[in-house]
Amino acid sequence: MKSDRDRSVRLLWEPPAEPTRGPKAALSQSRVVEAAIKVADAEGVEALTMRRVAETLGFTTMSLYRHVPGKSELLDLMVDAVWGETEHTPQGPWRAGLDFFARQVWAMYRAHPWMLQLTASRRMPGPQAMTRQDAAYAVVSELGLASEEIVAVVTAVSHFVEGVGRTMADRVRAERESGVSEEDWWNGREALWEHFTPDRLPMMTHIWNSGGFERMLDQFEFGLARVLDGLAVFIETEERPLVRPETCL
Amino acid sequence: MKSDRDRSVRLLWEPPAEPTRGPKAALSQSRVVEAAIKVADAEGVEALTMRRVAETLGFTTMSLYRHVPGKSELLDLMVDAVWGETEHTPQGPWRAGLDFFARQVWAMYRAHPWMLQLTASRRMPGPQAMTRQDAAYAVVSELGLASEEIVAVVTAVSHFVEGVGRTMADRVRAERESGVSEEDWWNGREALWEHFTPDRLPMMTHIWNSGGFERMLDQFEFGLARVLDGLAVFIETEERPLVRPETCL
DNA sequence: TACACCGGGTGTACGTTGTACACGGTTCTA
DNA sequence: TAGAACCGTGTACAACGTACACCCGGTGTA
Repeated sequence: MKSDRDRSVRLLWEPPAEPTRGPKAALSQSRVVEAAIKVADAEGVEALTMRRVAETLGFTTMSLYRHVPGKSELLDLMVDAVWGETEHTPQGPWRAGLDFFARQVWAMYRAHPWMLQLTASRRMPGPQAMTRQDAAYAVVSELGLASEEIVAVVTAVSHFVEGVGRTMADRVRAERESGVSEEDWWNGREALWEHFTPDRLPMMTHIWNSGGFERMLDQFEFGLARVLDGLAVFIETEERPLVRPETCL
Repeated sequence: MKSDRDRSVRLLWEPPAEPTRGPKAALSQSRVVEAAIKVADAEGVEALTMRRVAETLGFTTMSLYRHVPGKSELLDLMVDAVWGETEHTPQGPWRAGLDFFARQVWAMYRAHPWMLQLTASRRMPGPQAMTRQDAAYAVVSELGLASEEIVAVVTAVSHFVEGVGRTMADRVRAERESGVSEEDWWNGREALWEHFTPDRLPMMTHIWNSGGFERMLDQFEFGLARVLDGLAVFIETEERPLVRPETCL
């Protein structure tokens, strides 16, 4: 599960040269990665076992290790492969560009919710992920911002999308695990609702009674619009205060 | 690892009655939970083993199961215990209140980065978490918003904080695992930097060369200010469009 | 007081995970 | 043609969560 990091760099950034000797490989790195992504999509990252991947490919478990150094590196490869699946280059003025960027990432998270469970460790950044990041920076590069501001603006959008993505991914995952839809599941928790009394949770019960949880707004659309509005305020301001980290953890 | 959900509800919301018979317990549920939190804080959630928790308490592994139904429920208990650690009640007008709320959650994530790896599944909400959520709703309740808007506003802030939190948690975790500081680690990746060429990643290299990555802004402060600005725009607008989910998920 | 029984702590054992290692067969190079 | 490189396989091991059977201390009831 540990991964030698220099090996990981080579793995991601330098496509392996085909060996000249030995028998022709029936398997390949990309087939392993594809199969792993398919398993994760269909059954979740917790079902992503080396044995399971091998099974779907019709090979033994250990055969995978001829094409991938270990599970950790396989995850790196999966992540970067997914980053490369959609168009990288947002166009247009900054707001449209960031909007496009956010929607691309959002669509990616919807297609592969497990991405949000994996990026959780210091994964080696791959070329696809970096190219997308670069394109996002390019979108706000014409505004005359300082370069640390460019980074901050893009990062703010990313953080928001990551946040909504996580909530969404949790729901998807829970629905698959339990086989029950979000609504049905919560409806089945009478034992829980008994404790939602107006004296303990006044606002919660009020919102519930006035139907605020049933007619929920689209959290992605709502939040993204607010974030972009906030960035617009910042960008249009003449005197921009530079917020430097003091106790940045 | 599976958890019976009704049992979980009782576990979290109904403090267990002390048994009248049998020997006095040398261990207790709260001691187990405390010990588990300490382990997770110090060694990360991946080191959080039933065996490890038992070891720090000086008991056998199986003794834990007398006080906690299983690991999954132990995680539920840990999460809610942490939510209860800090003050719940933000005060003041909406902006100050949401600011306070965000900072509280942020501080919590800094103290317990593993929280962001756990909330990832449909965890049973506990009383502490719900109380805090309720207080957050209360803060924006005086603005005359529709109840679904109240939810949306608070959720937008939560999503942002979750996003920054994740990035921060990843760094913390990586630093502990590798024993190397973020900066040193990246500096040691010469094999990686070789691939950051101006033709492949123009913006990235430009920002790098102009020092934009060295003088990074405080992502939490910057992002939070933008999000609150964006919410202010929304709140002060007369005609608020209600964004309903169309293809939610 | 006698005794049954409830419940806390222990020890063993099983299935599942990632993967190290040795092996046998295949294909190209010297 | 000998040998090296490489592919796929089979076995084996340590670490994980936890089911199960066990012992024994304390309390309520007879």
